[in-house]
Amino acid sequence: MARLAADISSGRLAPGARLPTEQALTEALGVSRTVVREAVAALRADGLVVTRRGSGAYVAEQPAGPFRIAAPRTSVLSDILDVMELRLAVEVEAAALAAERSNRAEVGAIRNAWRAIDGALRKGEGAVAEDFAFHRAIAEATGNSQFPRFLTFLGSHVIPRQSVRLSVDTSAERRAYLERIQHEHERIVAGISHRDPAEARRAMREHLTRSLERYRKLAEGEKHGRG
Amino acid sequence: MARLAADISSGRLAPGARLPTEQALTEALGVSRTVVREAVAALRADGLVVTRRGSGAYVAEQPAGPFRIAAPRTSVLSDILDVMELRLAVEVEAAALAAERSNRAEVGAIRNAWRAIDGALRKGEGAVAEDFAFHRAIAEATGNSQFPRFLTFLGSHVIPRQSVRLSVDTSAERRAYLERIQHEHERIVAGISHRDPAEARRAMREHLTRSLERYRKLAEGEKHGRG
DNA sequence: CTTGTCAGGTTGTCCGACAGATTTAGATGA
DNA sequence: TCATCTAAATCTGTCGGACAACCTGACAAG
Repeated sequence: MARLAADISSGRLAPGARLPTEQALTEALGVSRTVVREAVAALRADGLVVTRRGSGAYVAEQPAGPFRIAAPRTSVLSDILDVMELRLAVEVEAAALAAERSNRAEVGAIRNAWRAIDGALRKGEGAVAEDFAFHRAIAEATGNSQFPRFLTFLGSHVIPRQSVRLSVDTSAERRAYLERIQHEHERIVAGISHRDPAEARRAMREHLTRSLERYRKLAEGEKHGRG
Repeated sequence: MARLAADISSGRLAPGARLPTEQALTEALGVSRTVVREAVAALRADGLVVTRRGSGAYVAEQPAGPFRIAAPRTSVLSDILDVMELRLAVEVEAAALAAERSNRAEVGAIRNAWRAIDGALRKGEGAVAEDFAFHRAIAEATGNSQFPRFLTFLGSHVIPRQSVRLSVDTSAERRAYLERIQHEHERIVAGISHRDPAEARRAMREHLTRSLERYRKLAEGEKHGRG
């Protein structure tokens, strides 16, 4: 399967070209047809090949595999930072687009998400899920479905590690930190509801930049402290 | 396969939970084991489940599927615009990061890519590949590998349709358009090599915004003209 | 309580077979 | 000579059975 994928993405197998038949692959690779079928099934799932019953398997016209992010095992802190930078790029623009295009209902959804964070903080909870829902509401308000989709994708790779950061703080520090975050959120909401893209952009950028810097310091400490 | 994927992403099957055995699924769904195996293989390829030989199949701890973009059949013009907006968000930030962090070699690579476009234009070619290589060189110069990876992914979904835009112009218009593009590129290069993130950001934003606006007008014309 | 053994269950792979669909070559006719 | 139909040959999709490798839990022995 890896071999076929390499042949395709490298261009050795041109788009539209016909793959060897399953029987030919069986003989060439010395494995059973079951294994060959499973391999081309994986390629088809990634959109790299299309199969036509009775005819054969062909390289897709636009061989565009999905976008993946390295598995957790290779996700050292520096990789997380890279993903967070990508997230910053997307969210900063999303805030500006939301300020330009959001309708009343979408602004209301953002406000509700903000209040949900407030409620969680009052109960002394971490509000990780609420925080993500807030950012997601902004992405929804862009009117561009790719933004919330991509943000959800990135979130599933970054969110699980946010708890690490929180655990190092004491309870008092943690509370102060969360309240400052909420204040940053407030400024973003103001920028969007005032239809001020530049302000929304600035506020979101500062918010995420601070988050990124905190994480970067943590990464430095980790590097010097343990490894 | 769709049913299992829905059960997982909706949370009905909690992370770490064990899937029904292949035999159980064959009986429940009324299909052979071959089909069941192909379905769970697709899920495993997407990272939603992990299988352990002799034990069973389990929902992944962090069920994070890959990021896909709708297949070409649903890619009407408005979808392309959505993807282009996402690309704008990423590239604008990439230009700024490149201005901050790029080393001499990376700036040289960007310059070479720019000259390659120039050469293609002089030969009267379209320079689509060279244009993409230029943007990719900037993404590389961020030092964040996620940027070029994501840009390549987006490019494979957007690039194939750029030729549509060019084909509507006459030869003279086309030449003037390409030279204006190249002038915009020049400004981006200047911003990056002068280590001016704000200017690089502005230049890239204007460059891509214009491209987006052109495409948007085309979409409007398409909508009113044909359908 | 720990360790070794064993039986049952589960996934990974192999094999053979057939149905559905496509392609190709040959036959047929004008 | 060319077009058209037909039948055979391929090829993928699915089915069923089988065995190996492996894991799990129970049970007996120490």
